[in-house]
Amino acid sequence: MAADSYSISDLAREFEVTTRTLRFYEEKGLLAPVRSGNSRVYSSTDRVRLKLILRGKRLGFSLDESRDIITMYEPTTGNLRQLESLLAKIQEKRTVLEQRRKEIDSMLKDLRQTESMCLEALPKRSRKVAGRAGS
Amino acid sequence: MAADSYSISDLAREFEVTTRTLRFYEEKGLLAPVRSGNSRVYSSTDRVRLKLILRGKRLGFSLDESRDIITMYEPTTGNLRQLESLLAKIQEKRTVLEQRRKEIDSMLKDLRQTESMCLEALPKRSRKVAGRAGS
DNA sequence: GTTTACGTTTACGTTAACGTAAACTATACT
DNA sequence: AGTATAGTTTACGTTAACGTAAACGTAAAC
Repeated sequence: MAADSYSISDLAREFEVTTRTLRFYEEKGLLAPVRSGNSRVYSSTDRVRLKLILRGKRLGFSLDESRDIITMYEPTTGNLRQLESLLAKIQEKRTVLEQRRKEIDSMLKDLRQTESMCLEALPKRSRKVAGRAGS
Repeated sequence: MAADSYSISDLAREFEVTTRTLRFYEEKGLLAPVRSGNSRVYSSTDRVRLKLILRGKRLGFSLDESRDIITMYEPTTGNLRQLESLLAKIQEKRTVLEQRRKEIDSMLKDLRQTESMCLEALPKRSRKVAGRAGS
């Protein structure tokens, strides 16, 4: 097992957020670090949760949505009805994510199109300078 | 050519936003409908722009970012230096988008994993009810 | 001719997601 | 002892992206 214990500024540094942000996430019920005296002590589980929160943010999910998604990943002690409801939620999120993936793809397509228009407009001589960095 | 002309409430209805939103986007320089007397008249170009704005939103881009992206798509009258700067911006956005696509994929992977854990936990009898809607 | 539907501007209100500052505590060097 | 470093709580401030309400114009419908 790894170090498994981080201070608030450890995580803040690593993920480039402020300590205020971490306390805010806790306030919102997204993180729940243990206390050592007065200070917060984050476990590696907390670290993972933070990672998921930030990933969610980048993908345009609200903190509330991220919390929902994260609780999906957690050990479900639930009964059958809860399991089925969880499965339904998963399907729902999956649909959303797959839709967004498509939108990203068409956005990329648009960008590539504009890009090639640009390249056509460029005098041949300049191409090796300005041209494709892609793959 | 299509109808090519929409009222503010036409677009509001079609895209399920309020008229306030459309006026707000205009205020922010994202849309620029023509006026007929006092009223706004949106062209099909405006409609496309709106579509792009909303897509950007779903993908977690701010309105400012969306405006930047949209102007990338537009006919570049620019000179060589402008073209090269545009190409650079495109590359940048492409990188971001490709990164997000990866993140979506790993999110989907996580969801699938949780899903199969759920399915394992379900008594066999229930599976045909709760099971896969996928594909 | 007035009600209904649709449009306008102006302006203050609201929510999410933090930023920022003040005032305080607890170790940890020097 | 003094001061730097890292932590805490409390609370008001800020920005983006609209919501909401007031007060008004205009044109068709009854």
